[in-house]
Amino acid sequence: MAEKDGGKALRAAPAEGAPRRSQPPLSIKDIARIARVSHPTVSRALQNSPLVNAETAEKIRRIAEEAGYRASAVARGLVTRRTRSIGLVVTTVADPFAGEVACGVEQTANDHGYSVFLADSNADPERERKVVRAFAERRVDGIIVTSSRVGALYLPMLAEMQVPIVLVNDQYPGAFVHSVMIANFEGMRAAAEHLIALGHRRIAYLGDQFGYQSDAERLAGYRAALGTAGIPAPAELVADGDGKPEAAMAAMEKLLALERPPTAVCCYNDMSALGAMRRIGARGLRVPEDISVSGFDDLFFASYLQPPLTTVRQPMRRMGRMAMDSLLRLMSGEESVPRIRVDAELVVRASTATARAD
Amino acid sequence: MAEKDGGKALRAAPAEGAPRRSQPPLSIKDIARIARVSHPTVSRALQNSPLVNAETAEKIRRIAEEAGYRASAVARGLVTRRTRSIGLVVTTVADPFAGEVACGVEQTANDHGYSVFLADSNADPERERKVVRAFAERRVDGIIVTSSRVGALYLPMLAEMQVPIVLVNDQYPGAFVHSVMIANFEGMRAAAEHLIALGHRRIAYLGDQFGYQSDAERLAGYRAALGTAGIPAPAELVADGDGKPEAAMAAMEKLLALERPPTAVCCYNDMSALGAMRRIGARGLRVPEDISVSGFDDLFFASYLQPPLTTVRQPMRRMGRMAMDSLLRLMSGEESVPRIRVDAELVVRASTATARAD
DNA sequence: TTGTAGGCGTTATCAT
DNA sequence: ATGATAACGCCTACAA
Repeated sequence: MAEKDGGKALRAAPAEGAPRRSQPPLSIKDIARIARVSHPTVSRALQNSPLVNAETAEKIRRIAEEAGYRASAVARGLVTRRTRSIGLVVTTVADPFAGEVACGVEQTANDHGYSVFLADSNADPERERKVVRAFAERRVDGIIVTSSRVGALYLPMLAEMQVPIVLVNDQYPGAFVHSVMIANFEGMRAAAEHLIALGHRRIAYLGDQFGYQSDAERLAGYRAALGTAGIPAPAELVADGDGKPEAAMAAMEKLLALERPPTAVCCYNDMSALGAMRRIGARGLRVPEDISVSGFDDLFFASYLQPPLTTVRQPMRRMGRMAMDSLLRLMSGEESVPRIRVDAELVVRASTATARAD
Repeated sequence: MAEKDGGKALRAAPAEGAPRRSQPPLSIKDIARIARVSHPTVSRALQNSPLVNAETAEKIRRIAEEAGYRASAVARGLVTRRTRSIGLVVTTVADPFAGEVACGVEQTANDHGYSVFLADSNADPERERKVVRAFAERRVDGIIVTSSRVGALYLPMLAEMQVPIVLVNDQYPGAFVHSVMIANFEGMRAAAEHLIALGHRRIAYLGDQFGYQSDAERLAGYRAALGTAGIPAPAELVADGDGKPEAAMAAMEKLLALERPPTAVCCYNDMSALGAMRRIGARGLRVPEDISVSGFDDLFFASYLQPPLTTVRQPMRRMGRMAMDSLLRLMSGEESVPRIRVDAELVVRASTATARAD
C-alpha cells in the first residue's frame, strides 16, 4: 500500500537537547499520499481553487481536517514572500492605553488572517534596536507603533525595512508614515473651556515632557482656550510630568506650592490625573471642592475614581482597529490611505466643579 | 564580473496588488557574492562558527552589517524546524493583569531571542479556535496562557499541538501542563485574617464566577480564615461577580441589601474592588468607616484610589517572566521543570479599618 | 577552512 | 483537472 514512505519514519531524532515535538507536524505531502493525489492538488484544494474537481477537493479537505493538518505558515511565507504577520511596538503593554490599542489591533488583525508580534520597547534604545532587528528578520508585512517614547532614530530604522508603518497618536515633524491621531488640540481645549465655564480663572496644565507632539498639541489646546477667554496662562502654571502617576504627584506638588495655586488642573492624561488627585488629597485638599481635575483618555478606572474623573475620551480600541485597517490597505498596495484624525469627546463627571469664590 | 546573476534582477513584479517592498530583502547569497565566498560560509560566519577563518568571518560580518542584511527567520525556521517564537494567549491585553503578565513574558522572550505572537481570545469560543489554529500554523515553539476564561475543550486543543504549554494563574483539575500560580488560598486567607484582626465579624466574599480554580481557592482561603476564628460565613455573604467592576457593583448591591449587611468585603480582585467601592460610595456609605474593602492583585491604580486599597499583591510581571523561563526550559527539552507557586503579599492600606462597634 | 548538494513545506509555473 | 518541477532562503551534512 504505502510503497514509498518518503523516509519520514527514518527521520533522525531532533538535534541537541530539543525533542519538543514527539511527532513532527503533518506536511502537505502526507495529505497528498493519503488522498492519492499530488501535493500541488492538495494545496489547490485547501485554497478552494476552482481549478480542482469539486469532489476531489471535498475529499481532500475532509482528509486534511480529519488528520488535523495545519499548513505551515512559515513555509508559505517563504515562497509567497508575505508572512501575514505584523509587528506591534509599544513602550509597554502594561500601560492601559497601549493595552486598549493593542486589543483593537489584534482583533482586526486576526479577523483578516494576520498574526501580531508584540514588542515592548520600554523606551530603551538598546531594546528598540532589538525590536527592529527582530521584526526585520521575521519579515513582518507591516508595523504599528503606539504610545512610543521612541527616539528620533528609531522610526527611520523601522522605515528601512520597506514595509508600511502606521503610528497611533505619535506623529513626528515631516513624518513619512501614516497615522491615527486623536484630536489633541480640540480635546484639551474642550476640557479647559469646560473649566472656564465653571468659573475657573487659575487653571494649570500638567503635561508630559516625553509626550512630544501629543503634549505640544494638548498644551496648545489649553492655551487656546485660556487665550480666547482672556485668561492668563503664566509659565508657572504649566508643570511637567511624564504621563505616569508618580511624576504627576511631583508636578502637582509644585503647583500646590505656588503662591497662588491653581483652582483647576488639566492633566495630560488619566494616569497623570491619578497622581495629581492623590497629591491633592494628601495635602488635605478636596477634589473638586478645592481643586478641579480633568484627565485625558478615559481609561477604564476613570469613572470609578472618587470622585469620578472628568476626562477627554479617546476611543482607544477603535483607534487600534483603525490603525490596523489602514495598515491592511497599505499592505495591499493602496497608495492613497488617508491619515486619520479621531474626534475626542469631553466626558464630564464629578472631579470638576464650580470654582470656589476666593 | 558578475557573470551569473541568479536572475534576481529579472524577478517579475510582485503578484496581485501587493508591491509592498520596493526592494526585496538581501539574501545570504547576495552577501556571499559580495564577499566572494559561498553562502554556507556566510551562514557559518554569521553564526560565529569556529569553523571559519577569523579574518574571513570578520570581513563577512562587516559586509553583512554594512549591507543591512537580516537573515530570514522564516527560512531558518523552515529548515531548523524551530521558529523561536511563542504564542501568548490572553482573554484581552486590555486587562491590567494580563498586560502586566504579557509585559514580563515579552521581555524575557526577547532577551532570549524569541518573538511573541499575541492573541486575544475574548473568551469567545470561535476566536479561541482561530487562535489555536493560527498558533499551529505559525509553528510556535511553545505557548503561554493567562487570565483565561477558556472553555474546557480549549486547552486540549492547544495540547494537540505537541508543544509545551505554561499556564499563568489558571489550573485545571488533572492539568497536563505546567503553570505559574499565585498562592490564592494563603493570599486571600491573609486578607480575611487581617479583617478579622480589625474586629470584623460580618465579612463577605465577592467572587468571580468565571474564576474557576482561582476563585475556588481564594474562596477557600476566606472560609479557612473565618472558620479558624469561629466566625460564620453564611452563603448570603458570598456574592458572585465576574472579575470586572461592573458585575462587582451588582454583587455589592446585593450584599448591601441584606438584612445584616457585611462590615467588610474581600474582593476576588482589584477590578472587583473598584466596582464594590463605587457602589458603596453611591449608597452614601464610606470606605473604610462603614465598610472595609480588600482587593487582590495590587494593580497600578490600587494605591491611588481614595482611599488607597488594601490588597493582596501578585508580582504579575515577575510571574510573566517566570512563565517564560519555565517555557524556555521546556522548549529546550528539560523534563523536570517544576510547577511554580508564587507567594502573595498582603499590602495594608487605608481601605480597611477597625470595625464599627454596632 | 571552504564549497557542493540536498532538503525543510509551501506555492507557482509549466506541462499534460 | 492534475502532476512534475522549480523555486523561496536558509542550514547541515559531506566532500574537497
